Amino acid sequence: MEDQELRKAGLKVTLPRVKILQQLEDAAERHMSAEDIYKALLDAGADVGLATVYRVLTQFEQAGIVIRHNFEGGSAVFELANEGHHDHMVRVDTNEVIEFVDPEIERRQRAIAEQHGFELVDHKLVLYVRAKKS
Amino acid sequence: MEDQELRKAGLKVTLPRVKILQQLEDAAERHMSAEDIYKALLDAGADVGLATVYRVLTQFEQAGIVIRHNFEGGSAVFELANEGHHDHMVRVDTNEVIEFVDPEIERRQRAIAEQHGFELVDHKLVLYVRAKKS
DNA sequence: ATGAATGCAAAAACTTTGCATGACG
DNA sequence: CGTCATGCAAAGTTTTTGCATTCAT
Repeated sequence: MEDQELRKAGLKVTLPRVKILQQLEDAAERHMSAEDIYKALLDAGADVGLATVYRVLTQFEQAGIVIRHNFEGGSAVFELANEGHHDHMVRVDTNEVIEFVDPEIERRQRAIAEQHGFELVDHKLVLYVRAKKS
Repeated sequence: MEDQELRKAGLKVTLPRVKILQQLEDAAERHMSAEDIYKALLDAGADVGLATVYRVLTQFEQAGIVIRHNFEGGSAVFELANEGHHDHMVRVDTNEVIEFVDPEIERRQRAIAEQHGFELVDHKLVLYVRAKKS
């Protein structure tokens, strides 16, 4: 199953790669740092090096399998690219990532690009939020 | 002149702080990394430590004098906040950066954060565009 | 078999921090 | 003068790389 995705990307089907892919698919949290994935795999009894996790994630990114986000707060996080487009809300107090889509914003973005005589190719929107003060 | 801005922020008017502020004001490129600023000051004959540049930039950020961006590519970059909030449009064909503000998007962002029970602390929006195909 | 992938440790890149010295108000 | 700020060096973080070994095809 995941094997196809790897082969299609010209990557050998190795245990670390399959495990990392599965981890990203199965994890409760869609957005994981390299360290998160590494620890999860260790907990699951897999013998994978952190360096390999970084290497594999970089390869996955280049192959379009994952998307890397440079949110605030130290480390980059990765998510599978297989879902449709969405934007992100990041809780600055917990680093929790929440996904959302707002048609109105999407529409305005296209309109703005249009107004400037451009075609919208892509965009990145991140809202940094925190629990409301009571 | 810059002294006022520093005093207003409750920061002592020291040589390093003034020089860093001037550097950000005078530089051709509005977006500079700590290292960029450090090297520029060295070239200008100023005797400032890199650690001080980092410390001062962090203080400036907290005081709202500069904005820190965690773009791709290693180091964070800083820009003066004196121009008021704006988002960025980047031409993927020329790398030209265009600034814009859309009140409707700003409003939707606050509404979305609100709907999720959060307070909007900050946001980053980048539109990647290119000239329309003829 | 052979070339790619891995794990480990070391290094690199970026940023923060401890501490003695020096500068600001 | 009493702090607060600075510079340097050392330590922290996150990510990358060198190299011998192991694995996939």
